Amino acid sequence: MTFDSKQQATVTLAEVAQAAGVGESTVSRVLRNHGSFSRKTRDRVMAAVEQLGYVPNRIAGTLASAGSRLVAFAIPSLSNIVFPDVLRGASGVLEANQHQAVFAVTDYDPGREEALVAAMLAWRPAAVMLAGLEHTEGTRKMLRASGCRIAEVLDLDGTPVDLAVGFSNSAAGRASAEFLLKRGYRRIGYVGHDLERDTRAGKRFSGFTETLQAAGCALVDRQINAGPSSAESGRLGLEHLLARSPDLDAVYFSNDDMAIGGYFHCLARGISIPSQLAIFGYNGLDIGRVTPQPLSTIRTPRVMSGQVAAELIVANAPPQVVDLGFELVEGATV
Amino acid sequence: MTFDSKQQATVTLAEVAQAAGVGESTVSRVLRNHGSFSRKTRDRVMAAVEQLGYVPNRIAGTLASAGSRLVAFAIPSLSNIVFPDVLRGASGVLEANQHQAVFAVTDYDPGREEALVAAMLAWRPAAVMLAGLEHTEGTRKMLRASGCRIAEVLDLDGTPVDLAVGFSNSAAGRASAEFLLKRGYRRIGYVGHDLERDTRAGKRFSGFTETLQAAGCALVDRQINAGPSSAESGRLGLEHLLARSPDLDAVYFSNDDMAIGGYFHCLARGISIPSQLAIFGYNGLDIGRVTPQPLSTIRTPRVMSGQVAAELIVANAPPQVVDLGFELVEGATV
DNA sequence: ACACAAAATGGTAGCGCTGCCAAAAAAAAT
DNA sequence: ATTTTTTTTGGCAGCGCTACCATTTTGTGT
Repeated sequence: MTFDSKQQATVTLAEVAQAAGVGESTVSRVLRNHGSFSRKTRDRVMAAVEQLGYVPNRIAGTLASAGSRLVAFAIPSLSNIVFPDVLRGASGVLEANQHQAVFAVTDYDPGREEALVAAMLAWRPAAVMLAGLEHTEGTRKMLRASGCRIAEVLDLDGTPVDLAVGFSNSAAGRASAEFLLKRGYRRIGYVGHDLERDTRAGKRFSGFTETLQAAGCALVDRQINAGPSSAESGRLGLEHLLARSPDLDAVYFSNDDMAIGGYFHCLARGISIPSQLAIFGYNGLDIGRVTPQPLSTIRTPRVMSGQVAAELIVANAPPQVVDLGFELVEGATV
Repeated sequence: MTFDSKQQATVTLAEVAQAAGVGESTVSRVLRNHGSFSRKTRDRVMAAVEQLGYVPNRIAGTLASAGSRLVAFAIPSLSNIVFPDVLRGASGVLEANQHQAVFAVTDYDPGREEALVAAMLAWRPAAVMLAGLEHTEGTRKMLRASGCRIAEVLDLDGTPVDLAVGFSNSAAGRASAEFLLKRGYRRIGYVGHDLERDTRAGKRFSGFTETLQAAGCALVDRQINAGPSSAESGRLGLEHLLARSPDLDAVYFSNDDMAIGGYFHCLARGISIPSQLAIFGYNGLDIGRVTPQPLSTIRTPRVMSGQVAAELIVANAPPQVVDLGFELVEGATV
């Protein structure tokens, strides 16, 4: 069952020109405030625009001028607040610069990412923003061939195609391990989600375990759940982990969502934090600051990453890597 | 400081046609799998496409065919997971139907919404999706004049322009009040965020208080914080509310983020839930299911709203209102 | 083999706008 | 008043593609 919306007779620039009694190029110049025209002409054009309810057609404009003001985002997920945060940072800058954001969700699937990047490239965007540095060779090839700017955010451990903005996940993992070791924890476990798909979480995990290993204090046990991260997954994960390894003194979670779940598990079971068990997360979500004991975690500049990447894009800055770093939040769960 | 990315010589359909030794229209037909062509021709065209690395230009295609496959989203916020949820529901359907999502963030500002809708309309989208039914008269006028489909989601209390998908916020407010009354609570308070901007929260509040009033049990006190909703705001809000009105027996929060903050406040202060104080939220976020006591709340079909709206759009269904309802989650905080 | 229907293909006029260039008008200089 | 310079302005050729129509090729039935 389809519906025919009355095809609104679209007003074109030519009609505005005729109504205003000027040439098409004059209308174009006035509307873009580009080139020169008299005040009188401008007023006449604007009056005609107003009167006819003219809405410029950016599709046509983009085709004619060969330079689009679209920025494409291929994001892994919309369930994890991390990516909306990046979009938020970017969208403010883009809107302020008359750019338009388009997006698609890859669901952490590199193959899907490739297909979606191909689809988005068909819109001839000015730039493409991606999460992380891990992409299929096909994706990378398309991106390089596209001639548009590429921004990879939230990871710096690897070789960027063009612009990279964010922080090192493996360094975050190392910092987390060092912090726990410094605080004297020795029987450390890990609760995480699907590391195959979330490669950044995988990098943190590697940095974490390698640091423990180097300190002669290897990871005691780990619980890795299938599926995406969530508080529920974290709660169940910790429950399983502790069932197997009840004598752990600290647990590192793949991120704050998982850690909050673990925190709730401890609350429910009367496990006192941090004396009986320490909990450490990653991301620095707001919720972790409101729990009775603030969550110990690493706060990442997600909004800022999106913002800086967007700024580099609109400024057409040269290829570069921008390390925004991260902040270790001591909190009270360690 | 700007950067000249080497202007990749863009491959056009004409070049593909030449390379494949066929006409342009044949290439176009093959690529869109529309009209008829022989298998042999198809293979030749595909080989040329492959070899040249041709990426169709949808800008040109859209201009020529006068029917875009863009769907524009004007969303109030990316901080509140509610809107990413809607985007998530919609984006799956859109991607499956070769549509492309474009978005902009209104920041709950009707004037900003109007400006952003105008900007997005310039891309001649097939549809525009908006949150709620409250828009400026200018926005409504533009939308009607645009000739494209309009979907308003997450609210049904009002008059839609075209499609409306979601649930009634005032009914949700009423249901919350009835639930608390039925459970015997009589000294009820409210903690909320900026109701001027978030009109849907305002509608819930009205439905809630009117129902209390009608039951001869008016709202005892309310704490309304400036700014957006957050767990932090909920925690502080409850603290202030209880400082003024320590004898409340239940508190209704503007949403789950706020309610979780209130929950944490109680945990930290040793206020036992629900015997000393009952807590009721709104949204049915995942986090509320993982707390030691599951949060009593109303679960809303946010992802589904986006999905259904997108399905109606791609199917070009006639104007209609789809009530997806909501579910009252009894939880354990009431 | 022949007539006729069906399938496959190519040519070309726009889609609505911008960029370039030349022409006209206005302003400044002599 | 006339020339030179500067500011305004309009015309028109595309941007890369699709839609439509005309034409050619292939297939079918007798």
